[in-house]
Amino acid sequence: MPLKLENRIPDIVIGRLPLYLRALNRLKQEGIEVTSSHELGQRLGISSAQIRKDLSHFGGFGKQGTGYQINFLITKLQSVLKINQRWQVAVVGAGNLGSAISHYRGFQDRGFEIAWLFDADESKIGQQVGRFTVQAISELKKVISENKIQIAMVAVPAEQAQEVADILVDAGIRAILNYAPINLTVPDHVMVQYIDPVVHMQHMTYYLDENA
Amino acid sequence: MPLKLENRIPDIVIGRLPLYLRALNRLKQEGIEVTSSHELGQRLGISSAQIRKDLSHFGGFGKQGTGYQINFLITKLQSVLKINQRWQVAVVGAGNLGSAISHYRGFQDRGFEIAWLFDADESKIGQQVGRFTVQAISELKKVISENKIQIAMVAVPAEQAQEVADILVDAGIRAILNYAPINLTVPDHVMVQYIDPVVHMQHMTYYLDENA
DNA sequence: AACTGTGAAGTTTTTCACAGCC
DNA sequence: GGCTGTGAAAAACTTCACAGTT
Repeated sequence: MPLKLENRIPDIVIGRLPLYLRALNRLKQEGIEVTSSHELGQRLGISSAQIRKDLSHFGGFGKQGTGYQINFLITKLQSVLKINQRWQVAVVGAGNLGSAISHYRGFQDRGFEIAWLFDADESKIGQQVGRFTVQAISELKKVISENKIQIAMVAVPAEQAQEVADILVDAGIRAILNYAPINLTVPDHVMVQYIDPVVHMQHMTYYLDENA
Repeated sequence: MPLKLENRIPDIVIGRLPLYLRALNRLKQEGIEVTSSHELGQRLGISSAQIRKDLSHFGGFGKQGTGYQINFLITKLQSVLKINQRWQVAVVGAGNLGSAISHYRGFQDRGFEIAWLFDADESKIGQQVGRFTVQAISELKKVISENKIQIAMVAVPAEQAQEVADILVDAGIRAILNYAPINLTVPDHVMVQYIDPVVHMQHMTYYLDENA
């Protein structure tokens, strides 16, 4: 997924930046204006050295003796992650999950706007789901290319997910957040990230005691 | 989260097992009975060497010259991950997200049963959400300890998430899947895994072109 | 006095490559 | 011939520790 062509900064570092950003926004909400790698690390369960090293990839955001100006660091990280703009996102799948995604308020202020909701199911097309009118998947390619959409979420059953991904790729999508519990096959120029709660649950059960 | 006291097998390995399992079940569904580290790796975008090394931690599951018997490997991995039993799970938060979780069918056949749905909101208590009657959070401790529940999902707004986590910890929960976009502070003996779609999205935008 | 940024050291993770078995 | 399991090598990642700045 790193799309690595002369990839200077490790992908694992990039993956942590959104976590830093989330914690920083939290600190800001609490009225705190300056923080340190140590404080941030405590909150995140990450060593302070790692935070300093990660941030150092992008230039000196901190001040020796003082720490990091929270507002400044937030702005810088947003810029690095290119979320100093609002990305429009298409959602495919208007079932329970797609509906929950459409209703979720948490995308707005973190760089994303859910802008379209598609479904393959005839009976759902034209229906209102939250603030969206469900559109036919046959419209997808046109909508996505006309609006230069680069990001989509897949919220259809596993059986249809690959087919939907193929359509998205064909339409020119560059990044997919896949909620279906299945690995997608896509060309190299397309990124996929996965959300599968069961994977996290199964990871944790390894460490639990089987109950009597 | 590894809970590391004489932790022989790396947590990163454990984290991949659910992915292997998911892919194996897929292969099985396709009617395939035997696979190889190479085939599995192709599907997952992981090297065959890594898969062999990961699996070797648990004993010789494969046959030289042949590969891995899918049914056998599935059984073994289920056993390693302790999902050869059904874990009962409590969900806290009966909003859009909690409702979507409650309706999701995908937990059943992968080791988990959503068994209770709680909410703090007076007006929601007693309401029917899917097959659940929403219960008051004041009942939580009793229900969880009486039923020896070890796993919970947090699906409340960020502002309430830490408070809910504290209640869960107090009730004896050992593993939390947190959907709220906030880092939880819990004692060492409690694991937390996070689901925050925005984190994945922000990870991907780093690699996208800002659009004109 | 407090904290950053960073080379160097240390640790973990991945890949290589091949002996051994089917 | 095909494939696993595994030491050894390589690469990646994290932590240490401290010089340098405020």
